[in-house]
Amino acid sequence: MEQKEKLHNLRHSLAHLLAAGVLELYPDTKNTIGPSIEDGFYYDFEFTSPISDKDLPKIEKKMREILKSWRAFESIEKTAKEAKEHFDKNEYKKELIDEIVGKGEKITFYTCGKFTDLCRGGHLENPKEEIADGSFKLDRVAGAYWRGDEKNKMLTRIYGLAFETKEELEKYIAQKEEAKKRDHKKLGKDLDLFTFSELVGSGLPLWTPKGTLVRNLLDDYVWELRKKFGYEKVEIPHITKKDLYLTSGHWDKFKDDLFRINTREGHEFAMKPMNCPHHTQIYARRAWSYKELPQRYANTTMVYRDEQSGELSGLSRVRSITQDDAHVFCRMGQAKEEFLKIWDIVHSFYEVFGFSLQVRFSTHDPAHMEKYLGEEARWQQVESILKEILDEKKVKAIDGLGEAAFYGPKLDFMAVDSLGREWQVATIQLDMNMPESFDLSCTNEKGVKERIVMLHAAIMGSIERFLSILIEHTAGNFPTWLSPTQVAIIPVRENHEDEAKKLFETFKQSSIRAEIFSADDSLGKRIHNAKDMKTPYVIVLGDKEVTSGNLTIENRDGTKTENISAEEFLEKLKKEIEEKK
RNA sequence: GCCGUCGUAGCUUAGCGGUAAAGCACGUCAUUGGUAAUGACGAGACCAAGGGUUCGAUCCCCUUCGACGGCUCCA
Repeated sequence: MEQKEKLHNLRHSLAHLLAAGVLELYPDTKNTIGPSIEDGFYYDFEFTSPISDKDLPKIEKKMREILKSWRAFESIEKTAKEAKEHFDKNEYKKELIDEIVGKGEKITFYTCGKFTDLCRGGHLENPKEEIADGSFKLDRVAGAYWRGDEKNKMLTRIYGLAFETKEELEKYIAQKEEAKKRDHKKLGKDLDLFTFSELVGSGLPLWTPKGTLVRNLLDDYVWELRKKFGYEKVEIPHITKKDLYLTSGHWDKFKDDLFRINTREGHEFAMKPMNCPHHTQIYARRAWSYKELPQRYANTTMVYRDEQSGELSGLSRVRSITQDDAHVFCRMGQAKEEFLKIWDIVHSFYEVFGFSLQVRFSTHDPAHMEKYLGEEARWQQVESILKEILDEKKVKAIDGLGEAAFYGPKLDFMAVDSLGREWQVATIQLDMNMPESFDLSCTNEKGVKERIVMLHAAIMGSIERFLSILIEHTAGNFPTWLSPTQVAIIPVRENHEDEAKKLFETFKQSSIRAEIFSADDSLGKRIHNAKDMKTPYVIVLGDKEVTSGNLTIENRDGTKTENISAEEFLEKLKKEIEEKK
């Protein structure tokens, strides 16, 4: 049996065991569904009285007890009538049975020990023997809607972790703890990058001097890459009359997410949830000759979305989002070339941080054209351009059927971080619809008005989200060029402070961000603090250094550089920053 | 939004019916100084906010706000 299948069967069997345990302890409970998942399994129940995490050990104990009598799963086929009789009081199971009948599939029951469940199969042959001691653990209780739909009843979901061996489970738990240590919400506070205020509101991060510095450095880097390709900066107001979004189609699609503003004169305005409609109006300010295209507008700016409060989380999901947005207005024939330029920018940018990228090709779903603007033929036309690009780059993209934006298909880029997790980051979108809505055009060689297309291109996507990913990817150890403090200078005693100040000035003149840790704390503690802030280089300045004129430097990786002259170190540092290491 | 857990000084936490405690951080002073020193003194919290129960509430109940984990894995 394949390893993967075995693990799935193990987890699925445990889901059954969980249901068996729960039903024995709480006989009035209605069990619903219980699949295996990425790190274990879950089962959704409707309890008659609420349970909490505190009840898990009891359930887990019961599971182990029951397991002793679980030697084999037996399957038996039932008619719909028989099946419904068995689950007479369980409307969830009955709904499932109707569905199975509707699909023309067979109804099967699986029994193990004294527990029988509606199931399509996929279990261990002998649970008692195959489930290793200590290889599973009930993890937590959470709410989940029946079938994931918030219109349905909320059920109680019990999550369990499960692996083939106890060692693997322990390793997984240890990994989760490592991820927790890197949690950007904690590191962001420790490194003094951002904060939240209850008065300002949830999902609205406030940026400290250090955090702002990092944001600006990132944005400058994106700009540096864009500049080469002829982009120009633009700026727009953060609100607009409703009319703009009525024209673009966003009012319909986004109205639940919009922060709306009513003026004293009775007009309705909205905070912008995206920038493209504003940018179209910059393009639309005058008539263009084909000779002047493409027009490339870049604009790093905040957008505002009224996300559901329960969806908010640290910087990953916020209500004020800084997009490093850009829009290219060009002729259809130029789209591919422009697309490739952005492709280059995206790859250069992520390479610097050591992320590897995967691409997802998000297309329209022909079965649901009501979700999109415009004719299907036009969608096929623009999607073929993206396909050509993927072929040319010899990249096999993940299939994103139905994942397109409502105005056009896109390539989404997923960054794989140092813990192997995948995050959606950059996106390039090709849009024939908004130019249509706003009647954007140019005059072509024949003197005829020609419809143009529009490219949407965000490199970081959202600075907030990108930073949350970068913080966890690096565990706060930003590359030197991005570190708020690049060099800590630590004078051993007060009489070394003058030397420290001289050194500080030297750094300052070369635009190196240095910080002096003055002698009010003990030496050891100051070094510790500097390292705690993930400072790339810590220079300890004492008698030894003052006499020799050389420096002793502690590197962030734990190594030490001794007897290096200030000039030499400065050169090394400048080179490192230049190369963005 | 919904379900669950939670909200005590800047941070981490203790206390849990009789108006609050510790460590770190902070301030002053002293003694120190080569990898998280020591001592003394000091300042800092109407225990998230509002309402209720009670002779009395940080502790019990309700509401609001905020944080975290879930809510696309289908019998």
